Amino acid sequence: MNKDLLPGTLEMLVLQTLLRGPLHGYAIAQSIEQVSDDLLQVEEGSLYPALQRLLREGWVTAEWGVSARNRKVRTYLITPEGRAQLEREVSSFERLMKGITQVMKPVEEA
Amino acid sequence: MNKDLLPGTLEMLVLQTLLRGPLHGYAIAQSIEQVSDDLLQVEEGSLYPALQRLLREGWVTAEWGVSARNRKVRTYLITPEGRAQLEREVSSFERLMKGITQVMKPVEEA
DNA sequence: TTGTTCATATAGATTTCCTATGGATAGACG
DNA sequence: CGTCTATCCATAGGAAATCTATATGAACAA
Repeated sequence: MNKDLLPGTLEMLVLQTLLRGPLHGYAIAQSIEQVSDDLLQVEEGSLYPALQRLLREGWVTAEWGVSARNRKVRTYLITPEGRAQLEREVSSFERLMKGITQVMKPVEEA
Repeated sequence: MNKDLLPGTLEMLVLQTLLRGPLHGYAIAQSIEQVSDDLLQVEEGSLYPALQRLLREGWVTAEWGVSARNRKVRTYLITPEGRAQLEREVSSFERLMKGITQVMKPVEEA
């Protein structure tokens, strides 16, 4: 099992995070870590490629700006297509989770 | 999101399945699919490499035998190390799930 | 001026999974 | 008897996602 993330869930987490409002990359990572009480770690080498994928698919848009700390940042915004994709990801994830839960149910001892 | 499995969970599912008793590969796949009500699909191209990994790590042992359908089968048995590994995988998985759940909590509208 | 935090990004390696393929045998069905 | 389907094992090759490591640079604190 992965130490930082459950593989395959990063894009869903990013889209969900952007549902609360536009954020730049670094802030997205921080948000996921904080909201998860540091149960999840988002490595930069995972995040930025994921954002590239989301951009390429049209699920987010981005524009350059300046952060509250006066640094050059690229701010991401979820698109309507991104919202639809998020819904698909969530229902797929829930489906798989349901399956896993059933398999992982405790074994009844004889 | 993956259509068949949540990436990174297959070994945990296999070890858990073997907790109920030794099974051969094909039967492991069938068991996971049936117990999950077909929410999970286990492709042979995923399963057999996973079993090789489990063998290599010493988490299962295997021996050749004959199935109830009179076919030559390789039956897998979870080892004590495998049980310990399963516990680690489960707690890691639960930790990640908890983090995901927190991030995926509905956004409160203003 | 030195170090730390913030911030973006890519290259490369690793891992895992899926698709496709290649066997082989048992048993059903015609 | 021949063919088809289901059972069973396994690997090769490719695709995708993640992590490690690295590079770059600005802002700010000490």
